[in-house]
Amino acid sequence: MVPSTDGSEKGPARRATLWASEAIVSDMVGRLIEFWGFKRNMGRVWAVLYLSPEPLTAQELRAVLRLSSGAVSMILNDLSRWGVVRKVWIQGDRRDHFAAEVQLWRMISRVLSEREKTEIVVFMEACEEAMRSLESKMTAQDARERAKAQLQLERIKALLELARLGKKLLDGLLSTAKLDAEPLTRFLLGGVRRASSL
Amino acid sequence: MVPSTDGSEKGPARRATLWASEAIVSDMVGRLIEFWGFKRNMGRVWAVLYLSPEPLTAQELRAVLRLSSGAVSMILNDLSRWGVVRKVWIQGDRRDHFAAEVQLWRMISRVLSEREKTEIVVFMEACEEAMRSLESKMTAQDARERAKAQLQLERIKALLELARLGKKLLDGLLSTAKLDAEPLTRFLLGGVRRASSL
DNA sequence: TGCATAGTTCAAATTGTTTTGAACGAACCG
DNA sequence: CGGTTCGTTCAAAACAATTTGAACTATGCA
Repeated sequence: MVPSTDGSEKGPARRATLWASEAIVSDMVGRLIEFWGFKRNMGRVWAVLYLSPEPLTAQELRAVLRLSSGAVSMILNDLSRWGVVRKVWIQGDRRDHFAAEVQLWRMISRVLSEREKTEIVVFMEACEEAMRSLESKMTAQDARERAKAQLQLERIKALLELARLGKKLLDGLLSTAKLDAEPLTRFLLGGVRRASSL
Repeated sequence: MVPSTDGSEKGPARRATLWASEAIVSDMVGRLIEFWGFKRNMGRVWAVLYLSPEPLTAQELRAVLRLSSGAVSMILNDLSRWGVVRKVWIQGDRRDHFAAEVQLWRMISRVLSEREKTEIVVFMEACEEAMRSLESKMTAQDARERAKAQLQLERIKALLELARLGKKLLDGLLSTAKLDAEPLTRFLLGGVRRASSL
């Protein structure tokens, strides 16, 4: 065993309890993240890493969050694929260590962009397909049907418009985010103030 | 039975099939809404109502979406409580009829504001509580502990800052939305363009 | 009042999601 | 090599969310 230079143990994980701050934040992030459609434990694992001064091993996470080895492995994989956690190699230790992405805005923008790529685009494509499927109905014999088709066309157009708006907003946030977090803050606060006074 | 003035049936629901456009949109809205953390069928019911020229009865919804009476009742309740569907009284018909809120932005802003009231506020309160719980650790004997507490304090402060930013953005969107949808559109598009060119 | 239909509620069933833990493969070390 | 630990996978189990359908209440109408 390599002697610990910093008081943390290398063997079977010790200190299997969290500070109150860690418990509160990891639970809260867990709930928020679940609300956002991810697994609760993804949020909890990220939060524990985020509040840790050093990268942690799967074992340590397993101990503090009382999860099975399989769960930790899968969750760390998920988090890596979302780019919100990364592996850190620590010399002299065979085990993988994990660190949280601490640049919150980078992290969020990565997730948002991943999602918009799928969700909003799928939404818009579906709208377009639905609109195409209405074309034939526009020449129906029944006037009532034609009117209905017309109404649906307009309403779906409104949905599409909304989706476009959402996409623009997201794209804007993301492109700003790529440059720096601080300008983003000013942009948002400035923009909001302008808007409220409109 | 009151004679139908418009060809729609009053008795046991007829026409238990959806147009392709209705099927596509209701499925798609269902998925999107599920992704957003609601029940899929809330989205499907709303979408069917949104694409319908007239308000529909629970029975009709039940027939086209193949749901049980209980489910329709509960879903319409949910939707009413979220303010995205309203009851419409049609004279001479004992049954409740339901119409979708068609002002998309009003609908979304109502939902967002409902959510932010809970989610973001809870998040911020948890951050504050966690920070308070760290105060005692700041004077620990162990220098290592003090450093860790200091780090956590800063990281939690960053989370709080992010939450504030999100809240400001939401508040701004919502306050703009209350006035009108069109200015909002211009605000967003204008704002985004400014941002990307920064 | 009594019948018929509309609407609600809730326990049980269904469906969907997440976690577990044992089995396996890979890497390191003596 | 063989032993040990690390990490992954996956079928089964546990858990969570949603839906069903039958029982019930309420309302309109004759």
